[in-house]
Amino acid sequence: MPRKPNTEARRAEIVQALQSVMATQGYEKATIQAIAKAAGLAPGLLHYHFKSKQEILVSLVTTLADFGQRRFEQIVGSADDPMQRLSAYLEARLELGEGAAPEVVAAWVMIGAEAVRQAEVREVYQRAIANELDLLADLLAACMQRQQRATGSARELAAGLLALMEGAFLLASAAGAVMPVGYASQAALRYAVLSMETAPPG
Amino acid sequence: MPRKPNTEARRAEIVQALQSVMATQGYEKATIQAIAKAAGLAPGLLHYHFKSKQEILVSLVTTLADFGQRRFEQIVGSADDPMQRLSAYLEARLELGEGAAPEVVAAWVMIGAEAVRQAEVREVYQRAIANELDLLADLLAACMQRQQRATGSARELAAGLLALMEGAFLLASAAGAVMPVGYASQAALRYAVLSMETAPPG
Amino acid sequence: MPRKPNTEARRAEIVQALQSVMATQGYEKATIQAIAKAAGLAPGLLHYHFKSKQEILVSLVTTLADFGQRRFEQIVGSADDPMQRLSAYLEARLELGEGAAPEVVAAWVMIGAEAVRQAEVREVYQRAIANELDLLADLLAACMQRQQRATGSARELAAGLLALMEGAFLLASAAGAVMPVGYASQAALRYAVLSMETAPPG
Amino acid sequence: MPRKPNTEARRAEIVQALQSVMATQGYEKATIQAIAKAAGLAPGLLHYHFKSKQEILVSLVTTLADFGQRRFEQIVGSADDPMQRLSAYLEARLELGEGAAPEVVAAWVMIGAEAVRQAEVREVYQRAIANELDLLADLLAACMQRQQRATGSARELAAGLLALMEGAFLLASAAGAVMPVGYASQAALRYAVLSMETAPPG
DNA sequence: AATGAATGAGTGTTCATTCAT
DNA sequence: GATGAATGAACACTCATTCAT
Repeated sequence: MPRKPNTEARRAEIVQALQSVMATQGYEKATIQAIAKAAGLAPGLLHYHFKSKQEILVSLVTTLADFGQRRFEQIVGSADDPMQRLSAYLEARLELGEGAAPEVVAAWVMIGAEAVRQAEVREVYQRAIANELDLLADLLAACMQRQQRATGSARELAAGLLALMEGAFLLASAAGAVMPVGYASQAALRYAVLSMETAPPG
Repeated sequence: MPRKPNTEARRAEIVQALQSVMATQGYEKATIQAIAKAAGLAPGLLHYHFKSKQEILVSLVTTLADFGQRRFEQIVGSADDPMQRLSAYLEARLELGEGAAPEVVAAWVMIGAEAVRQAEVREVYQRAIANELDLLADLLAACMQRQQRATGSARELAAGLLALMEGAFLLASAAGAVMPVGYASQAALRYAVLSMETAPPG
Repeated sequence: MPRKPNTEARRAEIVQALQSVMATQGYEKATIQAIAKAAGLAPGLLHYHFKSKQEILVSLVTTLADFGQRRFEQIVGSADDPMQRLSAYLEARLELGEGAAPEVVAAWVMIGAEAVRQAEVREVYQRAIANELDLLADLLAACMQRQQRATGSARELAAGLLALMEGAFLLASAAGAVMPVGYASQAALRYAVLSMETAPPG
Repeated sequence: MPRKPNTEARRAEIVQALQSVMATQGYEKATIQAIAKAAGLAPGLLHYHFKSKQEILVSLVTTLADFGQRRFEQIVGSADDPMQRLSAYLEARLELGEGAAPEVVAAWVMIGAEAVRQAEVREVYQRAIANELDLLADLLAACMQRQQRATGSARELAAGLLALMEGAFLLASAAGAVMPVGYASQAALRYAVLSMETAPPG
């Protein structure tokens, strides 16, 4: 009587454990032993389900990216007015960075640092960033169109918005104590609204 | 006849070498051997001049922070008009993130990630961030005062500006290939100018 | 209704798979997983049919030795004249070493190396070698008797012949590229014929 | 005051220790720990002097090959008559296989097995074999020339002689107990002498 | 000040073996 | 009989740190 495969569930547990450990220890110090312990599994099992530690990391990046995508759709899909959609998204996203899900945020920051030095990680990270950029640009373009403005600068505005968000995540994780409380979502919204207002009519 | 004490020079060389290696390898992979090689020194010498590897890192953080401070003063000190000062600073700072000094930028990003997990690094990193925040707030306040506006929101505006800058550094290092060219300095200036314009008269 | 006991068939499949993997990977790198994959079986099944990995190896050694024995009888049994029998055997055996069955030959070479360090393997390996030595000695003795020579040196001549053959197998597997083509069977036959001619009349 | 390099001496010690351990344990079971223990060194030191375990092995192969070369020249260089040279060489070489230097012989056999599966080892092993083949062919050709025979078959004869020798090494290591005593050098000499006698006049 | 060999704990990874199903 | 997940001890290799010179 064969044992039924549970690989997918185990993989998810392991990826989750990596996120958890990475948030406080970084990738290098997130040892296989530490991940296994966090997941309540035997160390050897991690290499049964993943070929390498890097594969766990890549899996985490795509998981978080997918999670972001779904979250985007959830938040934004519930509203009609483009401006409401933008505002809802920025608030939801940046409240995360300021306390609601610090583990996810810190893990994401660590992933950014790993992307600098691991080509394979960089690849999936860049895909996620490019995707987020597209989503933001669409969101902004919709607002601008409603305001009867040219949408040509939407992508560049979106880039600034994304930088502001990612920077807020980094600072929340690494220097949260010295930053003003709740500045980020307001700054993002302000940047978006005012920037769009300066776009020429289209 | 005493030997010439060249400790300070050696320390600077070593710190510089750490920055160089860290930019591409990260902190953990910046091994003592690799740093020594980059500095053209014998490995054993590093522990003669520094108690530990972490001490080199802390030294690098303060060096970069001081460098940023001096650069701030240089750039900004040469102008009279507050708005010109602000504009000059943002451009100088963000052009760095987009190609001019990628090594410094990448090393700084890595330091941010290390600050998340090493308390001692976090301490000096936060000090540097707090300092930059103060400088930016002062710069903005001066502009706002000239515009006869209330300066009460200067610090919060500065926080958003700092987040945008740090985010731009991170994205330049980790996902430069997928970001629009030259978006950052424009976004920062736009954010600063427009934000200040919405501040109430004071 | 009892299940069909297919243990013997399964064991043979597994032993065959070990031979196949061992030929290119050696014994240590012939992992249970790799053997299972080569056999198209689940890894756990191997330890159902064999107590340990070494038991599979021992089984392979005896299988190959038996195979050699049967092959000997087949080849040699079909001829009448002792000299023809000898010649047929050497050709058949050494053509193997030079391309016809490189997998079997390489596996046999690996087994020789394992025999050096595993007592249990050495035991069965030595039995196989001793047996081959006996067979060869008989073959030579028959030739010598026909030539009316003393057969006292048959065993020693056989030992040289066996060494030549085993050496040819080793060199075919490890350095086939640098050896002359088809030298082995000729060398063996030459050695045998000429050696016997120098034996004193008996 | 700098410490003076002792790398070459240490490397030789380590290579020697690998030979020693490999003779009884094989390459895979010759763990870094075991080699270090045999050399009386700390395990970490082995990777200070060698990049990898395989590099130690490659170093051993070339060391043994060089040793064989020098030994060849020593043995053979001391005699004038080609036949005496050949005879001296075969005796010296094969006595080794039968007791005088079992460690070297067993290590060499293990190396042959590793050459089957490691391309880099195979390369240096083949070079050593090719070299030995050349030397033997030269030795045989000199004898044949003295006997006023055609030397065209010298290389093929040498190949058989080499196979006989390598086979004798293998059997001495893996099945010494069942082989006749002292058969090898006689068989080799007999093979060489008789084979040459059948070569056509040249 | 400077060198580079030496140490040993720790890393990711492999793997024979076991076992619940 | 058969499956494939699970275990844990081993492995090669890395590395900050120490130290004799």
